[in-house]
Amino acid sequence: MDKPVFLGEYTLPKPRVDFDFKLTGMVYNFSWWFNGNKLILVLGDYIVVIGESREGLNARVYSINGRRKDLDEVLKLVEYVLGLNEDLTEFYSIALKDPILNRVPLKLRGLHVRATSPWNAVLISVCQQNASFKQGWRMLYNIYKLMGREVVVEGTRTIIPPKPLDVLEHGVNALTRARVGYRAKTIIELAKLFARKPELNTWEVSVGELEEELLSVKGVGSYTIRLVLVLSKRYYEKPPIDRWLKKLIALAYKAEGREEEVYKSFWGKWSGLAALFTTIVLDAEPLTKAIKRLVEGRIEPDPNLVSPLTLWKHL
DNA sequence: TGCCAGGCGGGGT
DNA sequence: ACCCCGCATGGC
Repeated sequence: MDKPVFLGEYTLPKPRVDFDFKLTGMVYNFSWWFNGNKLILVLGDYIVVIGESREGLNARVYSINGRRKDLDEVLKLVEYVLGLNEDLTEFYSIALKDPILNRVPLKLRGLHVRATSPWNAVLISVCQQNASFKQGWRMLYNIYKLMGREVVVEGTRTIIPPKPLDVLEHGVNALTRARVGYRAKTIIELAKLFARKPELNTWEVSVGELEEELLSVKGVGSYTIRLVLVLSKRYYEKPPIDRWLKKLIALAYKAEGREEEVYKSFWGKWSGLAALFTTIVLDAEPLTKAIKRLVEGRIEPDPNLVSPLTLWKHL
């Protein structure tokens, strides 16, 4: 097991607006990256350990490959990943009028969905295809455990997620062991694409190019692409609407048959983020239960469930 | 036991 | 432009 090299400790700039470190750290996360206090980000060849004190957020930066360079750039990436500059004021003001997300400005204020790399977003999104929330995150858990690299930072065991070449080296058999089922072939093809075009795996890649390249892969469609854009580019104009959300929209907005149109006109440029928050407030429960929750007005997260906000405690 | 999920593609009409 | 089915796997 390699030991990352400590490079330095930095204070992060004050968030512009509402920012809740714990909510931001815990949402859709695993125990090896968030433990309730410390948040670990793996950014290329760097590992950043983020904590909160009275002075604000601090970041301790480690190098995986021993090199020391571009520290300012690493801190810029941290800012982007955490959404420290993301102003959700308008999102909250729409949410207050929304039949599903009206509790968000109060209950989940300051939660920013962490950005992840396009490649990692692809893994997440493909695992969500045609499976329940729990099954999808179990697949992802298996992939990281089987193909990621374990390292120890500050006494905490953490995981460096597999790169495209790691997945190709492990091959389709390891993916089958990760129980991803028929998604294995798609993941292999995506790994080949990202290995061939590493420029796709940056946050500078354009939305249009990412869309076009991903669409060329068999097994990747509109839902997967849109979710990737939300999770990697903070691009919310095109909401990832799956069967689950479609039903909820039809019900909440009386919009059967024109779900996407109605949703977009309500949420505008925040559509994609609203889609993701819907999974958070309803704890990503299977459709029948989610509908019941909505009808009964139970639209706040339940801390007792295995859910987007509590995943890190259970997996 | 079947059936069906935060999809997708192929083949039918 | 639709409609319908199969596809790995796991949960009920």
